[in-house]
Amino acid sequence: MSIDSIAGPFQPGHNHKVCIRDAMNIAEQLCQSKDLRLTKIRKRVLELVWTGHEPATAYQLLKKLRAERENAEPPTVYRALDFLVEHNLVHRIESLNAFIGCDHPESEHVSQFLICSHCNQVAELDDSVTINNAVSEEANRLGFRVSDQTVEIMGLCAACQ
Amino acid sequence: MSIDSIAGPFQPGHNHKVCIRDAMNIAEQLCQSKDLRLTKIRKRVLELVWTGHEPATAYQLLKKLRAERENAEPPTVYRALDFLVEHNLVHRIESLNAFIGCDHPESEHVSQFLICSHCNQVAELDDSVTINNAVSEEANRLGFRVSDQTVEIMGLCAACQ
DNA sequence: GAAATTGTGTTATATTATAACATAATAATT
DNA sequence: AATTATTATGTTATAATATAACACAATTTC
Ligand SMILES: [Zn+2]
Ligand SMILES: [Zn+2]
Ligand SMILES: [Zn+2]
Ligand SMILES: [Zn+2]
Repeated sequence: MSIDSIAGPFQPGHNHKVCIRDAMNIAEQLCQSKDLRLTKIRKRVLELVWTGHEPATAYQLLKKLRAERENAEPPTVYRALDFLVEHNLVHRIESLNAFIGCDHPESEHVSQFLICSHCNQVAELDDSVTINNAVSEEANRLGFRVSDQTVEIMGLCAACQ
Repeated sequence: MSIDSIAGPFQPGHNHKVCIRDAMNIAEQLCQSKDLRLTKIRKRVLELVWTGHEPATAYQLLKKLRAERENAEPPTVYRALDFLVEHNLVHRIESLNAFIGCDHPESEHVSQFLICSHCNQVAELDDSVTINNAVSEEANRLGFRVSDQTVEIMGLCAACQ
């Protein structure tokens, strides 16, 4: 594994061009294998989301999209995001009303994030079993059946402390 | 402990009048002890939030407030909510853009919720050490310093399964 | 009681998101 | 290949959530 392939914004040696390239390749493969239509708009919105590891709002994406596609309107980007979120290519960050690319959409998982309040970079945890178990344990105590979770941890990344 | 004092919406025997009474008493005491001004508007908004264990949106609260106070406007309710959230009397549920009363504002804590997607009732966990430890563990692995968290678990409560 | 601080009234506007219906593109069926 | 059904996009309008800015009132501090 070369230094270029270290993943995640909080990893030293992180090369973002590799993130983008990998994400787009994975998206293409996933959509092919599941017979999903990664249309031009959807693909472009996914690329725009992957501009960085800072979550992007729908209207930030819309603004960028409009630079290339003058007739883009809110539904254009919201529909693309709906598709991307549905298939785990993108996650919505509830506490920010914003969207972030997922680097492992092919594996079924719940999303959990570390959000740096200084540099605004977001890292997705790898479907932490530790957190999942803790959540299950608490839910079980109350006879609650979990179907989904929002776990968004705010703080400072190592570089920003 | 009488049956009337069993707390939380997912507890059998839950008596909501007791929830409201207790919440308002605790709020009064807390504000007195911390020298905070629980003004008429703030107190009334808190009562409106405590109408039930379903989270209330700002505009739902505004509508109710207007029935009594015809000149209430969005800032009226948002300002009251800002105060209540700042002092933990109310928590914001990010995934719902809505607000819910806290029954233990006097103890410093992070908020964690179980949200029933059928009956819409929300229960706040008691600052689960289990979840907190799991979150800390994951954060530590990446050298991340946690300052706040959003933990919102969606699913079905025991009664709705 | 004057000054400073905090809270509220009021108007306007920013931001986020969806409804509704028309048209276009693609896929499936014949 | 033409027909039909389905899915995606274009377009206009509007709903839902949230804040900015400034005037005025109430309360606290000095
Ligand atoms: Zn990257
Ligand atoms: Zn993911
Ligand atoms: Zn109750
Ligand atoms: Zn609480």
